[in-house]
Amino acid sequence: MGRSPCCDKTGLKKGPWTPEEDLKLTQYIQIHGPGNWRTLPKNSGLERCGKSCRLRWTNYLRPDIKRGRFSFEEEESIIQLHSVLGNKWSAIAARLPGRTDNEIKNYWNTHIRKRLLKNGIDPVTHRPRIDLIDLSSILTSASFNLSNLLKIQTLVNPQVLRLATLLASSSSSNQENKELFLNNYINQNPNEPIPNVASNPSNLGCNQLWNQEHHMQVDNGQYYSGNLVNLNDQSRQEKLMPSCLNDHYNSIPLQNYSDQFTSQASDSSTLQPSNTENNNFNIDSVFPTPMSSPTPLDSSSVFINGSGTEDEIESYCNDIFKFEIPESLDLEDFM
DNA sequence: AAATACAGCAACCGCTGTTAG
DNA sequence: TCTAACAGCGGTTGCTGTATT
Repeated sequence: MGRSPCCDKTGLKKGPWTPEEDLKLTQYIQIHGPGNWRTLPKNSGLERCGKSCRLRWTNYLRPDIKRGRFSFEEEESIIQLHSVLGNKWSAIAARLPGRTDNEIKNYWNTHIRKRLLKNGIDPVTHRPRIDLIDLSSILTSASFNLSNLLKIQTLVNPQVLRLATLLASSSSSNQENKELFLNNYINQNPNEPIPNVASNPSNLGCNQLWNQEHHMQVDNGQYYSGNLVNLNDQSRQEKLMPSCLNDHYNSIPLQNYSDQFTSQASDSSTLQPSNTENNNFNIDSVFPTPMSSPTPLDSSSVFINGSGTEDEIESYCNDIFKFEIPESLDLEDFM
């Protein structure tokens, strides 16, 4: 529309406000009320654009603004609201009396975000960061080969195993590994055509991977596809999950998240049971994605309804290989 | 004591939605 | 219906104070 920023006009001051300017603005608004920001500077004698006046008033001078440190309760509220609303700072601010969107945004970026990252929580998705597990380093480890990988297939999410298998099969020229991969693939996919990994390892694309993931989850929502186990059997799970992993994930403060959400989007809930009540080692399921999460990291929402683009799929598949091994994770526990 | 790095926050920028003429 | 102005929002920048070397 060819609108030029109001502050481009010559003669208008920018930068920090002086006490005198604050006084002028406050006195004018006390008499005339807020609004008419375009004419306000001229009428009040301020050398500022209306937009600057409005921001100064709404973010700083407004009498109902609560200043000072955020209380614990406020911080908890921000985290919970952000998990639902995402970066809708104005919507969050509307639920925190006396706090401005700008103040909340700053506090999030400087305090809360860092703390969540430190605790291993993705501040965007409010879920544990799976990229802290370096799968590629597992695969390249001298003490780890594909045989070991296949041994642990009943202990961890086969989706991850499948990706690892693919990665190994595509990156290695080792014929033994390729045969192991094919055997594994046939065992897990008796009704699927065998991919030609020898000539083109990339045949099994991400789309196919994710489609298979959901086929697996239909099976009573269990990821232990090889062995049927009762996922509500706590003692059984403790045996299945290495203690170091238990410790690692139990240390993450998740109470607020699990309380807040009961299920994923309806589309995916038809394919998998609500997972908030079982402690299955399935990160996707235990920590449902906020409904309004701005980042399409949730594979269910992206792929089940078929709305995910190729770029999104590719991006996610690229990201999922960015892993790092937590120092506390001992691979021997898997063996 | 000086230089540098970092953290926190106020303010700005650019975009979008709404409204009035 | 179209256009321009207004208002609001989220992301980013840059200044300032503090901590570290």
